[in-house]
Amino acid sequence: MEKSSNLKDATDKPSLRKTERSLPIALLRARETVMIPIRELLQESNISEQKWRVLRVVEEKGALEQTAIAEAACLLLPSLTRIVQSLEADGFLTRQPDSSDRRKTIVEITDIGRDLIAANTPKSNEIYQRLEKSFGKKKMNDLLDLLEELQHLRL
Amino acid sequence: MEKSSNLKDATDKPSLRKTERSLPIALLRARETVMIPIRELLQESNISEQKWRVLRVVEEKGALEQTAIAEAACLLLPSLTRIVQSLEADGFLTRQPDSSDRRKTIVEITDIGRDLIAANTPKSNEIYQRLEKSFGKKKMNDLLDLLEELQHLRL
DNA sequence: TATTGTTATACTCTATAACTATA
DNA sequence: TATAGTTATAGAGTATAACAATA
Repeated sequence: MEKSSNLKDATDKPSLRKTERSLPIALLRARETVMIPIRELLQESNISEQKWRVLRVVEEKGALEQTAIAEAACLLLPSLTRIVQSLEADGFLTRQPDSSDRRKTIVEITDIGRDLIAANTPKSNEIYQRLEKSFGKKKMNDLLDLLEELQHLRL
Repeated sequence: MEKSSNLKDATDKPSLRKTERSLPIALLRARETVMIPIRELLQESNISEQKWRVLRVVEEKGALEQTAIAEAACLLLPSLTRIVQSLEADGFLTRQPDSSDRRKTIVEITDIGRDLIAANTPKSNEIYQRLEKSFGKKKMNDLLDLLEELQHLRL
């Protein structure tokens, strides 16, 4: 018996959306597509996706406490603790206690960290341009606008 | 010294996009936002995100070989092997060798598996409607259209 | 008492390679 | 030789709880 899993069937049971119209699945699949060339790039620098995200967040936002980094990099605090310790050991960033609230650890990027980002920037921009070319500049911007709005929603 | 990390600076070094305009990061953050209520839902059924994706793919596409499931559920084959074995042990799906090519294992959902999906469908649809309401129906559909196209791009 | 971050833990997923069976 | 899937393994992330230091 053929049946569409996207519509109510004869017995009128409600059914789930097709996986292509499931937002979490669509976001994940789209991300997998985009990540393929980026994973190649990061492998050359021998740096994980997570470390790369942390480094970019810290570069972008300047001196930052760890809770804020975890939020921005989509990582849990225990995961972040390990990653930041590893990045500090490699000299990519520094940690120092906040002078006004000594529970906090303030993280900053170092010149070595900035160099790592700079070293990957040309190829990263190349990938971005290739993506813009095959997907379309307008669609790309529309998508980024929608994602930016969605990521700030609090449901 | 203040500087925008999104534009070339005075020394004309090329720089990276802001993380909000990085497609992989924006996709991930948006997904985290959307997953918050869904994680609650899945925890009640005591099923992992990955198992849920596999179950939905198998329900949607019918009898399917594992390589195709891995692709559709964004999982590596070794991860899928374990997940499918676990879902089979719990009675949610069956495995049988393909009669025309016995290297392949064909996976199908069982009634118990369908029941699990059905049990979660009302709350899942509720979450979806809440999301549509706060994000907007048109934006939601535009976003899904863009993601659908992006996930099928081959860079 | 609440918050920030660390440590401990058990579990899961990732990534790769080696292997089996089949084509 | 190539493909489909399994197994093994090391490493990393997830998720939770317990803990220390500070507020």
